[in-house]
Amino acid sequence: MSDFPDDMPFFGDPAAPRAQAGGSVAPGGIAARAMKARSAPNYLQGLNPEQRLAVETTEGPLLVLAGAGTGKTRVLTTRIAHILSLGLAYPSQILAVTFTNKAAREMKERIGVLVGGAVEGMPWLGTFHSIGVKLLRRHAELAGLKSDFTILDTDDVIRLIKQLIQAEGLDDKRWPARTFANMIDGWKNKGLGPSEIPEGDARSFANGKGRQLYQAYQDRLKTLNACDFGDLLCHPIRIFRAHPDILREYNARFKYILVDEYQDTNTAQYMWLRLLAQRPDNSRRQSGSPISPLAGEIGAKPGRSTVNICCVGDDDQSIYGWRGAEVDNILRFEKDFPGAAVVRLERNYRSTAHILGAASHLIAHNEGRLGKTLFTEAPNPDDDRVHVHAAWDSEEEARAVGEEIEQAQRKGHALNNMAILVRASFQMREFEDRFVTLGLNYRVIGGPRFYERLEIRDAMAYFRVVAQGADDLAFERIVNTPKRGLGEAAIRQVHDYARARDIPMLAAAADLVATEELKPKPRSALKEVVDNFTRWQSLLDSTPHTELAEMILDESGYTAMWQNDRSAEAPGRLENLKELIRSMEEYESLRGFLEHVALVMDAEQNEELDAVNIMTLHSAKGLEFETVFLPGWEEGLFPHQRSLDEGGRSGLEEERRLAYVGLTRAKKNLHIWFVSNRRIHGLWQSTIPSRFLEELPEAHVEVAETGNSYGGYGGYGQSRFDRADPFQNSYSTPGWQRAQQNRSEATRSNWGSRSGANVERIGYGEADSGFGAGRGSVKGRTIDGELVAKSVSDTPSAFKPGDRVFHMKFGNGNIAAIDGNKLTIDFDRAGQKRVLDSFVQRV
DNA sequence: TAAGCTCATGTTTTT
DNA sequence: CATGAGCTTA
Repeated sequence: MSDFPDDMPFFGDPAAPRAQAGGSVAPGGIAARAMKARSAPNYLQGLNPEQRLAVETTEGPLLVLAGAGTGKTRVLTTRIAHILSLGLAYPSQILAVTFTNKAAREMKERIGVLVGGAVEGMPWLGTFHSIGVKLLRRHAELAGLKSDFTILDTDDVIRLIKQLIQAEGLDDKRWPARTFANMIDGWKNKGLGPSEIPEGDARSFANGKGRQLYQAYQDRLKTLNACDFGDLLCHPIRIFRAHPDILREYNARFKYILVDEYQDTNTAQYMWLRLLAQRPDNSRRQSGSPISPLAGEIGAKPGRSTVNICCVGDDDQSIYGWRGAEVDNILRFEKDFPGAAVVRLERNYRSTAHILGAASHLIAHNEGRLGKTLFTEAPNPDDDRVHVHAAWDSEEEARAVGEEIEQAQRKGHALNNMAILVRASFQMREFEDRFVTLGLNYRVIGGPRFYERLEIRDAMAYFRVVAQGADDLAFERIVNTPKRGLGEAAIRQVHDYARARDIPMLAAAADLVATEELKPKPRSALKEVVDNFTRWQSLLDSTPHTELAEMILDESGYTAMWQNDRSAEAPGRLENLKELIRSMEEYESLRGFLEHVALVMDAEQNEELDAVNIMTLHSAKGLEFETVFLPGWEEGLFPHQRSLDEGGRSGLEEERRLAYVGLTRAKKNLHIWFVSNRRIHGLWQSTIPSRFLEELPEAHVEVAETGNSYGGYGGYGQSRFDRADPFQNSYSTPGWQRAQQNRSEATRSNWGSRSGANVERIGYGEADSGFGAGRGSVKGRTIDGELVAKSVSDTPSAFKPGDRVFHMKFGNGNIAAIDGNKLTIDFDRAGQKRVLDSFVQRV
C-alpha cells in the first residue's frame, strides 16, 4: 500500500524478498534436515535444538511453550533476525507485539545486536497499545476521531465518568466512577461496545443505566477527540471489521506475526490478532459481523495459505487473569490455528535443580495446564536448597532478610543481584524502613510514577490543551491552576455553554469572553487564558518544543506558583518540572512526547546504583536474580484472600502460578519467609503459613533454623520433613504442627471470610517471653504445649471498661471502650489505640 | 479559598 | 494504621 513509506530492503535482493513455500516445516522433515545441514549462521550458534527449531520453523502457525528461564526472548529475537537475514520479509513486514514497553525495548535492543540498524526499519515492533495507536492515527476518521486524538489515562477517565454520573443526576457515592471505569475496562477487554454488553452487566450499574452511561461515555470521548486505553484496541478491531479492504492491506503487509507472552492476551487482543492473522484465502469468511467473538475469523485450513504467526508464552505464568487475560487463548492455540507446530522449551538456563524442583512440584498442583517440566543440564550437588524461614512478625522478617542481605553483600554479592518479591505493595514498606535504618541501598520497582505526580500532570495538562484544543479534561484541570479567580461558577458556565453546543470548552471560553455573560473579573482572567492558549497553539509548529514548554509554564504562572510556595515539597516539584522539560528533548515534537507519556507511564530507573530490588511478584515477571527473597507466605496474604473469595479455584491456581513465577526468578539462592503475626489494617492478626509451603517438595527444601531473634521460633529442632508421605509433607517442628493444626481448625470455621471474625489470633504473654507457653493468655486452647487463644467477635469480651491491661507492643493502659473483641485502650505511653482483646492481659 | 476534620477504605497493574 | 476524599469551618 502506498502510504507505507517505510519499506526498506534488508538483506538479499531488495526488489524481491523471497517467501518460502507455504506449509510448516515438519520437525525432522526433509526441509528441517536440510536446514540443519546448511552451515548455521552466527546467530544460530549456541541455540539448543528446541530453540533452533522454534527459530527455523518460520512458515505456518507456531506455538512456543517457553518455560521460565528457557531463553524465550532469545528465540523471539533470533527468529526475527533469521527471517530478516533470509530475506523472507522486509523489516516493515514483521509485526511483533509485546505487552510491556520494557519487553518491547529489550527486544528491539537485542535484535539490534543481531542485525544492526535494520531494526530501525521495524515500525511494527511494539506493545499492543503502541501499535494500536499507530493504526488508529492512520484511520482515526473511521472511528470518529481526528488523527491528533488524545489518549486519556485512568485518572482522566475516572474524572470524566464522574461528570457523566453526576450529569445523570445519580449519586456518585453510591455509584463510584472508579467502579464503572473498571466495568468499562472489562467490557473493552472483551471487545464489547455499548450495544454488545450483556444485559445483566448493563443492569448491574446505576439502576440499569449501565449501557446508557457507557454510550454517553463513548460519545463524550468523541467530542473530546480522545480515547482510552481500551479503545486503542477496540477501535482498530471495529475498523477492520467494517472495512475489509483496509484489513486486507494489513493482512498482505504482515508476512510474519510474533506475539510475546501470549498467555496474557485478553479477548480484545485475541480478536485483533486473529483479524490481522487472516490470509487472503479465508478472509471471505469474515464480514462486518458484529462482535460475536472468536467465531471462525481465521482458521488456516490445510492446503490453503497459512499464516506465519508465532506465539510465545507459558500458561504456567499467566498471572493477569484479574485484568482480563484469557489463559484459554494459549490453551486453544492448536484449535485456532489448525496444523500449528508446537515447540516446548523446557531446558532451563537460569536456576539450580533445587529451585526448579521446588517450582515444578508446586505448579504441578494446578489442573488444566499444557504441562511442561523444567530441567537443568547442569545440576550441581553443592547448590543450596530452597530455604524456608519463620519469623514472629513482619518486623522481624524485614530485619532477618536485611541481615541475610548484608551477609551476602559481605561475601561479595552485588545488591543488584538480589530481589525481594512481595505479594502486595504494602509489604514493601517494612523492608524500606529497615533498609533505611541499615543504610542499605534499595530500589522500588513499579512504585509511584513520575508522570503521575501532581505537578507533572498539571504541566502535561497545559501541553495537552496546546496540542489538542478539544481536551476538556486537561483544560478543566488547569484553567484555574494557578488560581486566577475562576471559581466553580465561572467554570460551570463555560462547561454548560460548551455542552449545549457540543464544542470544546476552550472554544466555548473564547466565545464567552467576547460577550457580557461573565462577571468582569472572571471574564478578564478567562480572556487571558484563552489568549495564552491561542498564542501557544500558534507557536506549536514554529517553536522548538522544549522552548515552547518552558514558555508555557512561565507565562501561565505555573512555575511562579511553585516558586512562591513555601511548603517543603515545592523545591522538589520545581526540580521535577525541570526534569520533565529535560526529558522532552529526546522527542521530536510536543505531540510525540505526549504520546510517549501516555503509553509509557514509567520513567527509567537508575541502574548504576548497586541496590536491592524490591517489587511485587507481578512486576517481577520476566526478570531474574541471583538471590531472591519471598516474604509473606501466609494464608490470606499469599494466596491472597481476595483471589480466593472472588476467583475460587481458578483464583487459587492463579495465585499458585504467581508463586511459581516468584520461585523461578531465582538463579541460585531462594529464601521464603512466613510470619505468625502481621498487622492488617492496623490490627495485629495471627497468621497461618501458606498452603503453598506444603506444596513444596521436601527433597528440595530446607527449613531454616532461626534462633536468633526475640520471641521467635527459638526452640526449633532440626528441620525435617515427614518422610512417610511426601505428598502430605507435614513439617515436624512444633511451630509447623501448630500451623497445620491452626489451619485445619480455621478451615473448619470458614477461615477468612472477610468479616475477620474467625481469624485465629495467638495470644502471648510478657514482652520478653514472647511466645512463652501458657503464660497469661486470655481464653486458651493448648496445642503442642503452647497456648493459642481463639477469639471470635461474637464471644463476649472478658474485659470491661476501666480494666488495667498490658499489651506487648504498647505497654500498660486502661480500657476506654469495648467493641466486640476490639478494645480501645488509653495506653500510658502510646496513647489511644484499638487492639484485639487477645493481645492484652489484665495486670 | 485553604486548612482542618471526619469518614470510609483497604490486591496484584499495563497500557 | 494510613491514606484519601469530601465536607465544614475560619
